Amino acid sequence: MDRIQKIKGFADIFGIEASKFVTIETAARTIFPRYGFEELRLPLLEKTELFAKSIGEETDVVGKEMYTFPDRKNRSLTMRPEATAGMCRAFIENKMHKQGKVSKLFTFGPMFRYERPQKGRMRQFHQLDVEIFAAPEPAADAELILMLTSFLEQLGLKNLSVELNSLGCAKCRPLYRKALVDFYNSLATDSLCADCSRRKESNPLRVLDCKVPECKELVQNAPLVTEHLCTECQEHFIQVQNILSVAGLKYTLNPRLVRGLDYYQRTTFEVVSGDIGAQSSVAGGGRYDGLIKTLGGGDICATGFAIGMERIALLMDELEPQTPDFYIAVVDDNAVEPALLLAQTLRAAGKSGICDFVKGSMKSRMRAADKSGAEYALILGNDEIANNTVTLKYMGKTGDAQEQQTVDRNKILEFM
RNA sequence: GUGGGUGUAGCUCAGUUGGUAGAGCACUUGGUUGUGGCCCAAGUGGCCGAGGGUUCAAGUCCCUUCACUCACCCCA
Repeated sequence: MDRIQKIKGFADIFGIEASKFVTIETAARTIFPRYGFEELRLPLLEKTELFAKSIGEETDVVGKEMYTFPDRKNRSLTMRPEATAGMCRAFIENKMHKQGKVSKLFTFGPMFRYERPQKGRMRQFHQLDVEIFAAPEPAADAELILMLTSFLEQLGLKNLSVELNSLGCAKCRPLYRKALVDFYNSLATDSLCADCSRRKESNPLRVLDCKVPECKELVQNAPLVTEHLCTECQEHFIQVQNILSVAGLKYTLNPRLVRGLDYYQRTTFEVVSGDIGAQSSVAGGGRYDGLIKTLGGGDICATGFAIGMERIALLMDELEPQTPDFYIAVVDDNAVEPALLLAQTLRAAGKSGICDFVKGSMKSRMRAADKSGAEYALILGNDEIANNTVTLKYMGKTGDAQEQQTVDRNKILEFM
């Protein structure tokens, strides 16, 4: 009989990997609130149009990567491919906007994209997502970047680089876009790679990012966004940079940094690692001032970022596994029950430990105690049952100091 | 969606010109009375990813398929 196996690109996360996720989530819940962020828990399923409207019909994510299917009443639903759209929807729907007040929210959990899996890229993957609503100031962008880098640092990640760019606004971006398309059209036909000639109209910014050497070469002379920003955008961008510099953050300006989702405007940034393979982007985000309005909310601006949890897990040091305080070795049949009760009282007192469910030979039980990594082995057999005692042995590596004593079972805690 | 690589014991991998499977680690049990780690011994454990073909004979050769993996693409 064929065994049922998990579907491609979906993972069971357990052991060390699971504890890394817990560490990341705990750090988020500790650090983000220090900046005034509150946690928001979002549904995994949304109406398809939410993503179509926000991310953009023409993007790869919406065009070919979404898990979309009809429900029983034939409504089109989609497993969220990212969190920002849902955050905006929730923000609008729950009327979270308060006049003149900034809202800071974060969430985390699984996202779904139908892509070919590879290192750092799963079909179900996990993101930490952070958004600030109603703060147009460059300081909001800067604070986000500072919080992000400090968060990653506190998780022990090293050798990361921050790349920064501005994509302009609804006013100046179309002009830049046109300048780019004009530039591509001025090139000899077929000089760009197949992918690029396909996307030079649909997503001209992406061409700047192409890895094909010939394209890279040609694109050297392409017009840069930063040269086409309107004065407002330029001013905004400069202020973001100023704050980051004052804060002492090292970053690289990358005028070719492009975001794949349509809603980004002005500030965009990415945190990149050279140590995790081709999917090197660990976190990314930026400003998306028009999105709330597109989704039927007020004229409220927004900025945010997302962190790829699997990707930072790849960069985290292995965590020391937790070892128990005790292991109760049961040496005679009638000791099983007392052993379980003893374990319960120890746990009630805050100790952690494992207890045999059946009796075994002394040797095998001591081996098990050793393997468990427990600090103490508690031996329970006929002798101990008769005298209401327990034998307590320290399992440390101090070879010859055979620390062992038989003590009153009710007073065991005094010896541990 | 396109390429490349890999599927043999729980894990990491050997397997020679085709002759019905091996190592290390792990696991279990021992090395006399109720004491772990080190050492020694024995033992458990494999439809050699699946299906078909060639052959007296296939882990090994051929075809198909599935899975995993890396990269393109895309993105966090």
